[in-house]
Amino acid sequence: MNEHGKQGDTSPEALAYSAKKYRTPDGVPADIVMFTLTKKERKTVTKTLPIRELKVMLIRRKSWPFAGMWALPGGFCRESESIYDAATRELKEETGVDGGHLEYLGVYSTPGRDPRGWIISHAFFALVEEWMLESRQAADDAGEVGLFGIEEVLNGLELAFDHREIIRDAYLRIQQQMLHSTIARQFLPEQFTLSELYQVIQTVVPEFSEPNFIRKITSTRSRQGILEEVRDEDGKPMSSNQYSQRPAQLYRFTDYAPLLSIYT
Amino acid sequence: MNEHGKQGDTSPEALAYSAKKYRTPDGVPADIVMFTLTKKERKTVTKTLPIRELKVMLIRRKSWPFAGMWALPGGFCRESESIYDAATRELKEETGVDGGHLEYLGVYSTPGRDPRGWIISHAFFALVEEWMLESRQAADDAGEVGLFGIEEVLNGLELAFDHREIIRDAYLRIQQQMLHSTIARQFLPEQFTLSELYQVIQTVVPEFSEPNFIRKITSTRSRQGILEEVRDEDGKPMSSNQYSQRPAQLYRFTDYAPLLSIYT
DNA sequence: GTAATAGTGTCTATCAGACAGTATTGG
DNA sequence: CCAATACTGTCTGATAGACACTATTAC
Repeated sequence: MNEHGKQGDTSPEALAYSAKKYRTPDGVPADIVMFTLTKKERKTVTKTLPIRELKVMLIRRKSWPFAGMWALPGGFCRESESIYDAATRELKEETGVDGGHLEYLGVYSTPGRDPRGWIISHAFFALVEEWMLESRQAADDAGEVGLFGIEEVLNGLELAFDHREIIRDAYLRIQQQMLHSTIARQFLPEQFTLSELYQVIQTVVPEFSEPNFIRKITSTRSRQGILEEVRDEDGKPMSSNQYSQRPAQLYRFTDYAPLLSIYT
Repeated sequence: MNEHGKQGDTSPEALAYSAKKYRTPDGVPADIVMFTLTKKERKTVTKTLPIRELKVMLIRRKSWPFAGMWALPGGFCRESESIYDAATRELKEETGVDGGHLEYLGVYSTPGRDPRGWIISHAFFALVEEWMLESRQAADDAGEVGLFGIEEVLNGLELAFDHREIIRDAYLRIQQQMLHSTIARQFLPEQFTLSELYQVIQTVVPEFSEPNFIRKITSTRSRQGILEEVRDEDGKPMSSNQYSQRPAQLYRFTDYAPLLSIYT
């Protein structure tokens, strides 16, 4: 690839063309809002659901600008990769794991958002499991990587660049996705009880309240498709009493994605 | 602003920093998929709804690369503006009008997508009224600006760059938005009949079929909020017989936006 | 009157939502 | 037996969906 990146096009027009006539951006990073749902056992007499909390992983910046402040993990995109590739690579570098849900959020390009120059940032959000972040935390110096509750990040913590705005947008998006799609599966084992599912939804979307959740999810025909009961090889329903005295039916997500409409 | 765009930061770190250590993109344009809904009167004995069709505005490229081929209107982003600003400016330049719905679609950054070099394109889609495009069509040479039916664009027309992919994504997004939000209002006058609304939805989302549309939209409590009957100053319901023999009740959108969920 | 579009009546099966009641287990 | 969680029964009013029927107007 030549200096102007014209990739071997040797037509007269290509050779005459210069992309350098105009000021060009100084860099195009991908930043990732990594969400995880922590689980903490409660110390009670009887079995009970763990306390879940939505957390965001941040790293402490080592260098100028905003040295010492908390920021989203991210890195610059290279010419040989797409922005999505860069985000995938970054996610792998931070967690040591490929996979998990990675989704594009948007572009942040307000002039002056980065003192290093004209830096156009592309935000993603990822849903990862808690253990995926532990190796990263062990590898780094203590205090360089942190998991913070979403409320703390949005209300208290001082963040580098416009990362508070990015995290706010990511939070709104994950809440919307939690209700519009089946990303709840990213925060659950393959088989789960309806109480667990309900708790996961409520942890991400605190406003979500559905008395009779079990009744609706199992009775309404239009919603029956997204979940199915887990059965053993004899066709007997399988249940778990991991979190309750009485065993609860196990469910799993199907591949069905319902169409939502405000008109029907 | 200095050569490195560091905006007056004179700290030692800022002065030592150089953004030019790495290869940087050659340009960051905003491209806009401009949708419009054309209306064509049908020549029938009695009054009837016009034929509506979803169209996309394209311009013929004048210069290398892809000279002579159809492409999305767009332009390069400047350092002094955000990507959204650039799209707003471009929309204004193309239609002569501010306003209309303009929404971010996504980023297109596959290596090699643009023979001019490392060009990262940001796609938007806009919903404009047909008359907004007429001034642009008149100003240009004939044949330089065209309105094409969405099916023709996606299946037949040869397009510059990866613009077919962008338009396909924009089509999927506008279909989703049509069902999830009230963007149908962008394609309708302030007051409209339910038949018109139904026709607009069906034009954008051909799969949408709802026998009993009128019954549901007016009877279901959960959907009553998004529309309201238009009444005159005496409180009498207003109707229109523009498109039918028997007058039909007029409605308008409210500001209410229902929350959709696959779980409730 | 006829044709064309806009609604309404009516019926049945299903669903929403509330709340009381029963089931299963560990301690 | 008690406490805790997981359901199920039951009731009322609302909704979905189908289809026949009436209403209003131009010609």
